[in-house]
Amino acid sequence: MVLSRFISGKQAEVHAKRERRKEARPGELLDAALELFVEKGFAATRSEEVAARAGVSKGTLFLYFPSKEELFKAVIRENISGRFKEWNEEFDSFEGSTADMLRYCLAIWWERVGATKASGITKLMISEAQNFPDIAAFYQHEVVEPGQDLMRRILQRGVARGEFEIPDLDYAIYGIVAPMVFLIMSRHSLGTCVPAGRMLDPERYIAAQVNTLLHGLCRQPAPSAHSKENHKT
Amino acid sequence: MVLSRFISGKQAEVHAKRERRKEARPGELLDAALELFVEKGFAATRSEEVAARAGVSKGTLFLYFPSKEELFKAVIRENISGRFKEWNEEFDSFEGSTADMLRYCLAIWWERVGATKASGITKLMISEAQNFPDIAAFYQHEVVEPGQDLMRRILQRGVARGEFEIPDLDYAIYGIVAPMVFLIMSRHSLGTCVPAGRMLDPERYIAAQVNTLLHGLCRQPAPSAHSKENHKT
Amino acid sequence: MVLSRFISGKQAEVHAKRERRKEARPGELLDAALELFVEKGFAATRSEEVAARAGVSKGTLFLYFPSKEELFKAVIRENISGRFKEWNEEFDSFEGSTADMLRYCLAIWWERVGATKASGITKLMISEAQNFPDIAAFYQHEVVEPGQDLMRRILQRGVARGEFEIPDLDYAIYGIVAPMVFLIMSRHSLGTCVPAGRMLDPERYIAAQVNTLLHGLCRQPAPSAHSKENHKT
Amino acid sequence: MVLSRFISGKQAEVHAKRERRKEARPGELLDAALELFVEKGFAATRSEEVAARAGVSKGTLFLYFPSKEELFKAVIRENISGRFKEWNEEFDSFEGSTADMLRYCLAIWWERVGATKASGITKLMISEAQNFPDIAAFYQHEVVEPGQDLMRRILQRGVARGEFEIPDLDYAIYGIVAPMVFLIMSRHSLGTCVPAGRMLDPERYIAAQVNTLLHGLCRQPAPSAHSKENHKT
DNA sequence: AATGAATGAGTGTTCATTCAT
DNA sequence: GATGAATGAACACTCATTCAT
Repeated sequence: MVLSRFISGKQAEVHAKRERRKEARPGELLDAALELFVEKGFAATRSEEVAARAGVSKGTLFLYFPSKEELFKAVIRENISGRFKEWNEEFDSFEGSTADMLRYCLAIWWERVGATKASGITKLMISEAQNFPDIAAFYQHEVVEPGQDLMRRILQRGVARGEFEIPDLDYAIYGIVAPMVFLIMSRHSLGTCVPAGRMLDPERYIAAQVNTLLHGLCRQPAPSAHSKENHKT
Repeated sequence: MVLSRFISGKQAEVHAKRERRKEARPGELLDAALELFVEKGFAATRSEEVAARAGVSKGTLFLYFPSKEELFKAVIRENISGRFKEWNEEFDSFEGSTADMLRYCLAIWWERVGATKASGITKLMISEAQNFPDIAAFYQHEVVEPGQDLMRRILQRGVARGEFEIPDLDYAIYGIVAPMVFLIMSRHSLGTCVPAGRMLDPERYIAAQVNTLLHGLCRQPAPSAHSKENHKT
Repeated sequence: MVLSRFISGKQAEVHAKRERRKEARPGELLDAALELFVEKGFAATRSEEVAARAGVSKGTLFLYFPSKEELFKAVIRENISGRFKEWNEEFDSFEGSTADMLRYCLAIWWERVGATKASGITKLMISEAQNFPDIAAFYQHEVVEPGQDLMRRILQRGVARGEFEIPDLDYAIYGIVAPMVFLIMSRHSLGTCVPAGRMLDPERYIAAQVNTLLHGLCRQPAPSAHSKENHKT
Repeated sequence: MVLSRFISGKQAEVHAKRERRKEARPGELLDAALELFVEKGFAATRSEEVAARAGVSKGTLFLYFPSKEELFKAVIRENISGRFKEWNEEFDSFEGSTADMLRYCLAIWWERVGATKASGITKLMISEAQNFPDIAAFYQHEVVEPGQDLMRRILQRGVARGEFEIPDLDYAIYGIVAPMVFLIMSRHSLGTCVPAGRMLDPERYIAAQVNTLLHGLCRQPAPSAHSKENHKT
């Protein structure tokens, strides 16, 4: 009895572990695929490599994804989270200056996206958009547009509160987006070829970009006493 | 006599036409390859397609380039012009305000690089850097660093002349570089998937970025009468 | 218990069959390759033919050998058995006359090499030596030299025992080697083009060569009563 | 007048040289082809190499030979001389001992065939017989059979004159043929891979083979006073 | 006649995908 | 469900052959 319980306990445990592995499989494969697609490009990545990195055999990959192309699509879908609703809510409840909000946004973005594997998606989409137009359209709709909308709302808030002065608001948003995209590209591509010491320091990079973004390069006349910015920072 | 001259003239002409074709071939192939590599990626582009777009047969491609990989390298090399010396000279002789200089720089960059086929190189390098590390290092050395050096000199000029105020100069240069890279990426990748009317208008885009770059988003206190910027623009 | 044993027995059997096929593959491919390389030459043999003759698809060939050239090298290596040690031992323990020894040697050479697929290697090496100099050197060292050493030992034994009289021993060995090589060439090459009835009969061929080798063409003076040779044969 | 004669003289001279070259072309091409086919095999030799070694362009080769295969056939045909009639006549008028005749024959063969480019044909035929069966049959008929007939006539002469004693005459001829073929193979193939000092010395090789051929390896009883051989050599 | 640029059928090799185990 | 041996379509690259000059 004790023995049998031990045995069945062991079996159950094994079974459970297997189940866990089984359920984890697709995720592990998607992670492996994301990494490799980002590193080497979709076409240059072999299915077998993906399987190997996920610790399974070639055949198993095709058990979960009917083709390499479907794997690609799944990689994108999996990593395109609809986080924007949540962020929009944070936006609504934010109470500080819009400059602070922008700083906060970028810091959070770095923490939750830029520094994570998810940032690889951006590089992947940029590299493969032309080969997967439907996915690109989906990404455009699900990620790019909501992202830009959020940026626009931030800027509009700044303008509405008299903090910002923006002649061309629709295009000003790229002043925020471009540095983030550039940072990702740097970390996933050319930046990896420079000597380690000269790689971009993300925090410093973001700080510098926010500073330029808010105040510009031009020397500003001596601020009057009630300038909001100077109080806050 | 006349006849013989006519004949040799004709032969020379024909010969010249052939010669011209032969000499033009590599360029035509490089152009075709650049286009296709940018569109579809290196691995996903078939040699035969490159040849077909250049109007020759598969075999002819290999008459001029010993392998697809050498073709890739030649595409990069061909399009990495050492234009920076020339630009540095223009820099030295520029006499206006540094803000104007920046505007001028971006305008001619757009005209000479951004709007041309050469801009595809940037997308190509970003997509393939990991697969061609030696080429990436070369590009880093020949294009990225000189470009960043030029940006740094511009910013330093602005600071030296008391026009700019820049806390972190080394990282501020990305405020100029990132928007340009983003513009290129947009035009060669995801941007091509949005409805035609919503594609970025480059002039407007550059104007907006320069404006943000110079003055920032934050509303500035009423400028005093002798502000340089307002005189010039 | 019985059932489980039956099942595992069946599985083991099936597995074994698969294993056997998998393990047999390289050998089947090497055999097919040897045949075709001998028949048509290395360059003129298509990889797909080799695969087809081994009963597998083109791709499978490359599962076992990374390239056609490696296949060639494997074919040679596989068939260059270090049989010479064994033969040298037989040599040491042989007790009859050296003439008998020579007859015996050629007979078993025919049986174990000449009549088998292994003889194709000689033709192959002769045809391809210049294109695969490293393999040729290996063959020279592993086959040619040991073979010639063995011949030399036989002749030396004959001389030492007063049976043979050989003015130029180093070159006399070719009197044995040349007819064997010729026989192989005949069977693998030109000889296959003559009408079936006129193909060399190997036993008769070997007998005739041994006879000439031992006694020469010239009519010999009536042998004295104690001549060894005449007793034995 | 003088001038014009000079010119036309010069032109004629140039023309003559051209003519000579033009007429020499096919021969130069055949020589180049023979060398390369022998060295590398038919399939592994590129047409362009042949042309290059003959000092002409690729196109010119096809001006003289409609295809690579026809070139091969021409190479063989060109080098299969019907020298056997002439040799048969020498045979009829030879007056010495048959042993001397054999020595003379092999010496002449070495001088006129073995040491010349023509010997490459043998290697070529052995390598390619299976791929060019009609050529092989032709070679068999034009070279192999006449050669063997000549050998047979020599042996028959020896037997008829009471000089030779040959149990199996039809197969005894290979005792002469095989060493010659072996010598050729050695010089064109594996032999080229051994250190220079260990290459076969043809004269010594032939002498050794003839000696074995005539007297065999076995020590012969003391010859009686009237043995022909001992007088002559 | 001679050239050599151009061709495209042919071959070695890869790799996504299948399927028997 | 998992495996990995097997497949064959696809692709890089070669080279005999053509033909405009």
